[in-house]
Amino acid sequence: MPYSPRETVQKTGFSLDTLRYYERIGLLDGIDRTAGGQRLFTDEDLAWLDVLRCLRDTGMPIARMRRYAELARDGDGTFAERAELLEEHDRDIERKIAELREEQAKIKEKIGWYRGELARMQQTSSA
Amino acid sequence: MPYSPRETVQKTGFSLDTLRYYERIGLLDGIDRTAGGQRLFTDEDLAWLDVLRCLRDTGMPIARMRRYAELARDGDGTFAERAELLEEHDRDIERKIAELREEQAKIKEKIGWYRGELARMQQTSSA
DNA sequence: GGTTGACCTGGTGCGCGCTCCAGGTCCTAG
DNA sequence: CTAGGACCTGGAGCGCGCACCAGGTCAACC
Repeated sequence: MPYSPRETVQKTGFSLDTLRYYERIGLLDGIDRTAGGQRLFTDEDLAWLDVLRCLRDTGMPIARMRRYAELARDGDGTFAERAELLEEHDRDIERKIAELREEQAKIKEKIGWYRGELARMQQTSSA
Repeated sequence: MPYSPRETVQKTGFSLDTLRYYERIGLLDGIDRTAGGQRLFTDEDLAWLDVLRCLRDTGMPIARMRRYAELARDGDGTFAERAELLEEHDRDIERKIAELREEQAKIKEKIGWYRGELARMQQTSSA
């Protein structure tokens, strides 16, 4: 069940430097060690890393991830706060998607304009 | 028709430093000057800045914006290349939105789990 | 028991996209 | 004609999120 650093890198896609960095800044807590000091990641750690990647890839800043990690460390009494944090983030994602769609529409319009001009030029030159 | 730096900042939302930066790195070309050397932005400049903001806000890196600006400077013969660049960016946006939706689904699921636990705890304590 | 390679810690560096600063110029108002 | 503020240039600094490096330790094999 415990994974070496190398295995964890392969399984999570995070670099070893990133894993160490996350531990340093408090996103990973209580990572086991061998007698010699090497990290041992559990399945639970990997699950947590999946959560972190999900939050990261949807644009949550590290400061908020730290807040979420802190709540998670504080046990089951923080479910409400954790839910609220995620709900706010969910709204952030929704807004971001809406903005992307709006900007994308403008870009599509511009593409259409170029394509129109190109078609017109084609016709003119062949006339 | 020409706008002072201050007016341009207000109209575009870019900071003055950003406008100067964009000019330095080649995203803005041929900005007029007063006799004394102060910038004068035209309506055309503002329209171009709107395009830049649209590309920036949808995550296009500056290097590609520079490429697009370069094509725009090279005149009407680059319509096809410009269209292709925007089409590729459009696909990037599409992929980004799809990824956000996927991750968002996971987050919603997690929120649901927290809300479920909270409801369960509520019931247990009142029983 | 010696070599090799994965891993450790602490610290510095980097790429991006601005942002700020120093030191000087221009322009409007009184 | 002087004061104040907006603006100029060139260059340094910054915040984020890692990436890299030096110098040392650990683990497994020959």
